[in-house]
Amino acid sequence: MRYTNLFVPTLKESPAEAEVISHQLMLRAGFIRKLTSGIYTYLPYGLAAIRRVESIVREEMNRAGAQEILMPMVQPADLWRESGRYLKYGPELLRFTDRHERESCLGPTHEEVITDIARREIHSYRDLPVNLYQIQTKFRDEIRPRFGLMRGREFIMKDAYSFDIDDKAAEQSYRAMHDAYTRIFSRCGLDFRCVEADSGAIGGSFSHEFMVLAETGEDTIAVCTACSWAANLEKAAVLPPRQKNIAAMLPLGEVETVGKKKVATVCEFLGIPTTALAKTIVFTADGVAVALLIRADREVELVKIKNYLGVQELRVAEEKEIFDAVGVAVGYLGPVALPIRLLVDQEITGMANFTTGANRKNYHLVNVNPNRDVLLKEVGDFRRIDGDDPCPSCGGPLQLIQGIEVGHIFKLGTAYSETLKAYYQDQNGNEKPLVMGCYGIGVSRVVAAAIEQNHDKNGIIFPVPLAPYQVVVLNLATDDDELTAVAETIYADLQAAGIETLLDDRGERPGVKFKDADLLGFPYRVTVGKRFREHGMAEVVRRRDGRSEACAPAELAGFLGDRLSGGSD
RNA sequence: CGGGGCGUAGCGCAGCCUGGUUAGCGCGCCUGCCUUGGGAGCAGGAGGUCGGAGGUUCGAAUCCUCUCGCCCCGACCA
Repeated sequence: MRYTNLFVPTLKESPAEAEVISHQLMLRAGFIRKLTSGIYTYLPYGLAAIRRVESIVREEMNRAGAQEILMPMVQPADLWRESGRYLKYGPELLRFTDRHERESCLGPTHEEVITDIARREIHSYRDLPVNLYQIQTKFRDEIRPRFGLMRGREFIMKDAYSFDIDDKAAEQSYRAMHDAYTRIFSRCGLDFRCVEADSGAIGGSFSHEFMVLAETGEDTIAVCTACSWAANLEKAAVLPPRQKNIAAMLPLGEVETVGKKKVATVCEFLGIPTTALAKTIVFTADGVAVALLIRADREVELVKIKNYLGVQELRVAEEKEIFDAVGVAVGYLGPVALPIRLLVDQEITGMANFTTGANRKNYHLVNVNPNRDVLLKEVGDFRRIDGDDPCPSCGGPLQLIQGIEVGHIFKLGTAYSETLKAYYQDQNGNEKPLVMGCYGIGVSRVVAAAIEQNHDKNGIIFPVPLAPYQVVVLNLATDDDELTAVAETIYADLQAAGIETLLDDRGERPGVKFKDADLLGFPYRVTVGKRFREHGMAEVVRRRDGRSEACAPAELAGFLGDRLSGGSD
């Protein structure tokens, strides 16, 4: 491709709306332009990068035995009603009616449609296993789109769905996808981790997320530095307390704590560490008030509580709701004689003589002891794991790092096949539900994540497999016939050698070309300018580290071919 | 939806508080000259319903009301 024919509107300055580096660079490098909030046009260069990711995804999905299909984006509401998700999915699902007043929605995901296909077309164990995937634009009416392609409302996703005869076979399919994903992200040149994850709204029995490590990641993951364990923070299991506080139980007492409502002020007032205080937090779980007792310095993990309770909606209750349910003002809540359901974080079982609210305004209880003063009926793991906690798998030290979720695989089981009645007949003629799995990759997000992970102050540093062009040839003397001929020959040679090359044949000054080359992130840059006339060698510079080498034009194709296939980039 | 902020040329911004001729600056764009190894220089030029509607006023980018859009912080997710 010639630069003069390429539509890449680059920007010197980054638009004010861009917060994170990948968004800034994608705007500056002419990848995308925004149409409206969370919705972007992919310009040629950005699309080319997306296509690179897509082709890696396709190759690996096909290699893993999956077959590509393409499902409709517009879907009938009735199908979503049938699965129960028309109501459950919430406002993220964009609903509308067509000219015949038929209710419809834009597909945020395709479990319903694929299960509909499956129930119509798969009838026998002989048809199984099947794994179907598509690469398609999804629409989710996100509450808050942000960071450009990182969290758009429209985004390109690869989603795959597997169908098996039983759990065991489904786990094999799951494993195959896990391996395919590992290959995909490795081939993209990304630094990533596969972590245990919450299966969330899609439902299902277990799942893993693939996280690209980057400081701007919206998720935090816990990684063991000693073994291979890693998990999303919201999922990471906390080990039960190692040792019990075996101090003799002191008599329960009530102390006046007028106006002391916050953990910090109560502890300061009573002269105790926050680890000796237990806070009582009230939640509204599908409209019902539920309390949690947890050590005061700990963070509550809402997802764990939500999963334990099996509710749809869980949020911290508002002050009025709390007062209505408990009859006590926030700040003096406690577990003793609490009139609502009480969950207890497991850590409490190891504590003795701790302080809590007294369920009476301006009073706290001291020397509260489990079982003597509070019956611990529902004990569980409800707190968020901490960087100081031991690895739940091996006990080793943990590290908390930020990640961008680029892939998520779920073992769905029979949740959808049963509600949508997708059955097959086994060898004995028995009707059984298909056992499903689903597997997503945020294709457009992968490009954003790759840039987050691969850039410097001058611009993008594309990993070779994702680069739209592996090499840019800069002709610095477009008005010089001799040098232009050299650049043209190099360009032709590289193309003939199968290397995707961009020839910068613009009449711009050298500085402009260098800056654009850096910004656009070509892995290798070949420069033909007046220095060429001095020694007859073209300059080859590697973007990642700026390493410069000289090479005779005739040898360039082989020279670059070696480096590009060497995998050192 | 709650909280915070911003809408002035393609992009980045100033002007607004304290209303007053023709609304400015940098970058980009067009023409010419010049220059050609890190976003050059000179000269000339195009480009604006100051987000929109209403109001106050002799007079509104500026003050008031409403409205739309966008960005950032919280609950969702690839």
